Amino acid sequence: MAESHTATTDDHVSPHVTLILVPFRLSDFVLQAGHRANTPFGTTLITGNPGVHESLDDAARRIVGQWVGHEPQYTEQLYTLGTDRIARREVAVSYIALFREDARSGTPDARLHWSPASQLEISDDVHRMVFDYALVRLKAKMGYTNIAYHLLPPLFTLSELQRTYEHVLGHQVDKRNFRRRMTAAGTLVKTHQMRREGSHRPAAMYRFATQDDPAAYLTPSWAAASYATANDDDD
Amino acid sequence: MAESHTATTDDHVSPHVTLILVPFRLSDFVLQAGHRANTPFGTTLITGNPGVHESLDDAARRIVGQWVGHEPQYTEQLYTLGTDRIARREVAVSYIALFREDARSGTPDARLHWSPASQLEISDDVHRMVFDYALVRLKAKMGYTNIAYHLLPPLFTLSELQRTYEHVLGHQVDKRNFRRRMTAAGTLVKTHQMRREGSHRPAAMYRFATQDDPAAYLTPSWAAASYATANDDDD
DNA sequence: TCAAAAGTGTTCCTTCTACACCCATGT
DNA sequence: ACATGGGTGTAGAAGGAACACTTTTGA
Repeated sequence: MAESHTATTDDHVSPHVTLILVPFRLSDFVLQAGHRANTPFGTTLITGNPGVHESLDDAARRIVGQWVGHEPQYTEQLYTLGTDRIARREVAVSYIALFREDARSGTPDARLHWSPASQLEISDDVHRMVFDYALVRLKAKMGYTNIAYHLLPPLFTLSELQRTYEHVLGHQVDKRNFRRRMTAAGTLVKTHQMRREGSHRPAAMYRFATQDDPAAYLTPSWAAASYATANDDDD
Repeated sequence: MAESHTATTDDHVSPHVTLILVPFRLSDFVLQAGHRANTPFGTTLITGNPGVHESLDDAARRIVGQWVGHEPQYTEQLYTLGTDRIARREVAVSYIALFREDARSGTPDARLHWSPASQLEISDDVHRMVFDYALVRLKAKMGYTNIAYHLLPPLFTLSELQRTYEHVLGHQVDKRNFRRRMTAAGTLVKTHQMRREGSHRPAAMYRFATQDDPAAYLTPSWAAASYATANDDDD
């Protein structure tokens, strides 16, 4: 881990390809983003470089995993930029990485900080752009995919799921409509476990039926037809 | 142009960042893809390298523009890959590029060929992957954006628009529903010109009201709310 | 007058939205 | 008994899908 940390910082080296990573997790169903604080450049995102024979996706998982202490539940490439600052045929490939709060920790990097996503202020222009875009994409995907799966623990209540959506989307949703939509989608399975906590009726625990839900992807019905493995991202 | 052609080929140099470009156009309302034929590697896509202080998007437009003979109507970054073949911290950034058939030509590169998109067979694995993904993305975007704008001439009939959709989507759509949907979206403007050709009733010519239609983007209504500049790509 | 494409409405069904009360529990 | 969050149904609106005939022109 120590050896790769030296490869992970971008303070001194000037690599050809940099990865910029935006880790998200829920803490008490509030969305948090992982970042570095108090670097010479202020608050920055996590960066790193792929190894010589490592795919970009693998590198993204490895690097963010080292910082957080365990592998992410889910990663997705966002965008590749070649900015003014990153001239000379150097590019930055950005990734979103989702974590389950509950996951057993390895040894997280002490320099990693978590802040509520809505409050994170990033000084560097490129990093801020990447972060803003990551948040927009996460929100948008909440609407038409099961991406929330990757943020939640294996068992959860519908109220917890709803709170997650509300926090990420930034507004409230109707309880009955939300429950109907979620259960009707067929991707939730009601278990026989109950969560009893507090002086009120216990809640049924649910789990997700699948890891990701191809049917929940976009494509209006009139456009759909010959479909096979249409999606990676989609967006 | 000659000077940049040498920078455009990737046969001899081994750059740090390669762009892979997938040009599309309509020919008689059939979708065609641009490519190189009979290279040492068989049929391949167009590739090139960004200049030292050039953004990736600019480079994509410049390179594909040199091959086709004029600038594309529209480009969009697809995905960045670091494959086995592209090891050693080299990456390939792929772009889709849309052209209007009618556009006045500069001097297209003689090596560029156009083939019906449904029939193009690419030997190289990476190029084939990029092409397949480009086609999937183009189809998906037809469903929920105005991306067809960038393939059509400034004035067109509703039947032509429908033929375009049918060819790209690969299946037929209902004429009345299609027309209602398109006109109801408010993005089409009926002009006073008519196209009279053939022994039948003349067709009204339409144009697009805007270049791209943010309202036509995805995001289910229950998820929407605090929206600003939510889209670049999406999916 | 015929062939060929342009153009046009309605019904049904599904899906979304708005909205308010009872239930099971712990203290 | 009361406070707390869990859980449920319905009516109205909007949007999508299926479906067939009339219109205008050139030959």
